[in-house]
Amino acid sequence: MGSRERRSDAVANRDRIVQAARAELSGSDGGELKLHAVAKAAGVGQGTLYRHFPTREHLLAEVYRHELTQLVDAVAPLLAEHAPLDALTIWMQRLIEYARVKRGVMAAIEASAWQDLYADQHHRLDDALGTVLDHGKAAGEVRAEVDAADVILLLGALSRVPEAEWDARAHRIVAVIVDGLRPR
Amino acid sequence: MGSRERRSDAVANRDRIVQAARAELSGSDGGELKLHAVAKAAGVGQGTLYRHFPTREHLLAEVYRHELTQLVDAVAPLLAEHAPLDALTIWMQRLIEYARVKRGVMAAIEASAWQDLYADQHHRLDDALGTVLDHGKAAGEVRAEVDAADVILLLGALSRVPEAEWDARAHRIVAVIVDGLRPR
DNA sequence: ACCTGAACACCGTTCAAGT
DNA sequence: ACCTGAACACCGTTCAAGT
Repeated sequence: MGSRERRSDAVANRDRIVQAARAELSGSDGGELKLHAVAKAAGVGQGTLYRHFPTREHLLAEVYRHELTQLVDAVAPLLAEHAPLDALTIWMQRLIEYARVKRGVMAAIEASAWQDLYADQHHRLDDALGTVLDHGKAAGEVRAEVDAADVILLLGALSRVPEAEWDARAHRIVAVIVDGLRPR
Repeated sequence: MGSRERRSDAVANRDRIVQAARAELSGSDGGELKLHAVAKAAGVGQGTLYRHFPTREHLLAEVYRHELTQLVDAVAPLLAEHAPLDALTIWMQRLIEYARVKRGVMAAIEASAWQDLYADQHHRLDDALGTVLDHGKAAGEVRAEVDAADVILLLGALSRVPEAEWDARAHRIVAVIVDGLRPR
């Protein structure tokens, strides 16, 4: 609740951990995230890392919070200007662009789907996707049974697309998902 | 090549390792597979396990080889009696049945897709799925661009469906995939 | 209230010694 | 030719001691 007074060193440490993790993920190796290494790079003890981020997923989610927020916030404007399924298509293409550069964003999406991350903004991605789907259902463009979790699970396929095949495969996969959402 | 003379103790050990792994996977815990535990249960040294199965995936693939073979062999008869997309639907429903009981089969499928397992029967799953898709393309029921790897990646969503939601979610996901494969 | 870092636990992998 | 199992490496997690 009123987590008012956080000591400034704690805030600073948290920040440096996130920065270090971001740097580690952008590393040439291809997105490995070793927690020991992150703590060392951030200049904090492992206990401190663990205090701020109880699991690797919490850390990942924080690292990509900005990106996720942008994605989530993009939903409303898209829905205002496009038919639901078009909005979804455009949104997913934006997602692919993000994920091409920052592959970890997919891991963050998968993590955010199944855990109570984002204590402040509960399940915002879920809500955003749910909204698109609801609009689609109302317009008869989306089958009634599916929910946001279904879509997120299917999008998980993207996180297993090898880097080298990304351009060829990612768009095909999204196209299959979007078209599959239509009612028969 | 001519891997003719394999010592009988080696064969027996390999067999006991697979049996132990199978038992471990059927355990109540929910499909954990600790290699140390498998070696111990099989009564062999860890080195022996590693000699027979260089990676966890190789072991998984062997454990579910039977199931995978059955799935693969089911493709031809289905194609003979059904329209391609119907055949695919039925086949995937069979897959869901398998996976409900033996959840690890999905892991084996994912593993077999991206590695050179099954030294004897290279990529049989890939071929089988490819055949269905080719029939579908010829009949104009499947979009031309997709390949078996796309479908396998999408099916990967199933391995992340929580046990409790399996019945509700698995069929929806398969339906979305199959319908998404149709040309627009 | 928060931090540190040694220590623990776990698990995949290797390898010298055995048969 | 194959096996054993101690040993190593790696990494997530904990906790007593410190500020």
